[in-house]
Amino acid sequence: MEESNELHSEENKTSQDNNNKKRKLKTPAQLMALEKFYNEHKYPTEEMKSQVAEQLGLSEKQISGWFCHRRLKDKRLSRDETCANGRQDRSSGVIQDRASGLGQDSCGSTKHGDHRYVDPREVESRRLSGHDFPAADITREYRSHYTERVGGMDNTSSESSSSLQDRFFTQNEDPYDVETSRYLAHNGVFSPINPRGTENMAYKPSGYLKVKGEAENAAITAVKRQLGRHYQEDGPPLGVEFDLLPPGAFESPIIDSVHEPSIVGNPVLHSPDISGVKGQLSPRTRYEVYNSKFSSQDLYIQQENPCIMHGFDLQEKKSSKKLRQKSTYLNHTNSSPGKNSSLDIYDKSVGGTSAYNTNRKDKMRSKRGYSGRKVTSEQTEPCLREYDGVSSPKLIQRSDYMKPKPSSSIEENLDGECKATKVYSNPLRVMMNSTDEMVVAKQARVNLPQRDYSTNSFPQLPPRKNQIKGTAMEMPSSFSEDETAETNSSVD
DNA sequence: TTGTGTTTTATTGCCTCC
DNA sequence: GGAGGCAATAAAACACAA
Repeated sequence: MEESNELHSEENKTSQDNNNKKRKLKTPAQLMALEKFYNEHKYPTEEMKSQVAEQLGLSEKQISGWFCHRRLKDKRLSRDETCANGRQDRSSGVIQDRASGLGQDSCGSTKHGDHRYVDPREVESRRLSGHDFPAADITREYRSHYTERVGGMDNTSSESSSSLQDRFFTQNEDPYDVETSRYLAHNGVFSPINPRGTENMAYKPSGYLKVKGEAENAAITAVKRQLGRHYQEDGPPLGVEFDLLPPGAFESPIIDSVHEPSIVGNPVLHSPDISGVKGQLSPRTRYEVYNSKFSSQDLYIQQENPCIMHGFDLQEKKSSKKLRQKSTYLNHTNSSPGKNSSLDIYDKSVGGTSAYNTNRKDKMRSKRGYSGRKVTSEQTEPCLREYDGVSSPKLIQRSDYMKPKPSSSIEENLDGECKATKVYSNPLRVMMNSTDEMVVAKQARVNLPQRDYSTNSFPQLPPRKNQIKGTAMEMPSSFSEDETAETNSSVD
């Protein structure tokens, strides 16, 4: 370890020297890890930074710089996005709240006024005091709880994730949220809290939502969210009082998804919440692009499910101008909808943004994001190793992922060694979970086409030796346990 | 192959907080 | 005053079209 540190420092030295003249791109592995970590901790502590630096073989300075720039990037994207959404919302006659109920500042984004900074305690108090809270916000709340827990520190700034991703995950595919909602569903308490739960289960856009375009769905959804309690008067509150899930509803998703697509339908196509995210750029970064590359080679690309013509994919088709140029990208995404996880989700987000393609970034995303940059063998370095052989645990992971289960058994299944890790004392452990998440996601996409549970998965995360032996199961497992206590107490 | 546009990385200066 | 963060800037890396 020390040796490697020395090596790292040596490398850093040289790299620093080199950086004087040439900047050095982060390897995909590093980027993945950084992004993953960034999702958990926007403002890592010094300790965490050094740990990450050590693990990734970068200098703390680089880490700090990267985080700094990453935040800037987030901010910039968020600003652009907010502006875009504001325009869009106004154009559709919808107030631009974006369901957060907070931070209605338009393009301005201040550190503390930012909508991202939702004090979990406030959320909790509001919920407990009976204030209505949009489902998405409730989801966020749980996510926040979890994130804090993960960090093992009360860090509101690490409330996690880029605003974009955060929102995206909140309304879309955050695996944590999924897990949360799943857990909740499992306990029959807040089962449909998660919009995805509704998507997965029974929610289908009713009436006009079915007919309207997704862009309008977004607007409608926004209105619904703003109506809040008022909207509930005439019907079941959005995402709150749906029928409880039957026990074990998620336990046999493979069969369900494959054989009962008509029941499940295609939630994406008429998912108000998904639609609500339209226009929300997910901060696609290079690692995601790399992911797409990696994923494109994945075995599961063969197992595409024609049922999954995601709404955003469809929109991609509709939003056409890019199609002509980037037919490769579209082929890539559309032809293999079930192929991967993270990218696919990001594809959705990107596709969603394509609804108003005026955004330059959208152009770029379709322009280059999917082709990605060159991935040299050197760059991919630690990324892909070890995962070729991980095929059998997929189903295990997946099914285990679906239900709150003791993490120990899961980990045992995955690693063949029992690691009863419950807390992410090591932030990188969190990062490393992504590897298996991807596997889970792949399987999920194949077997459970209606939803992808592993949005935030960063496949092929480099399994550094001293890093995380953890698995994707650790996160949801510990999460479930934590949430078990917390949810029970809060509900009680 | 080259030019262009975009993204990413590194550096620097300023600001805020402790 | 130091540390940390933000913002601006320059430059490298990259993709893509001509």
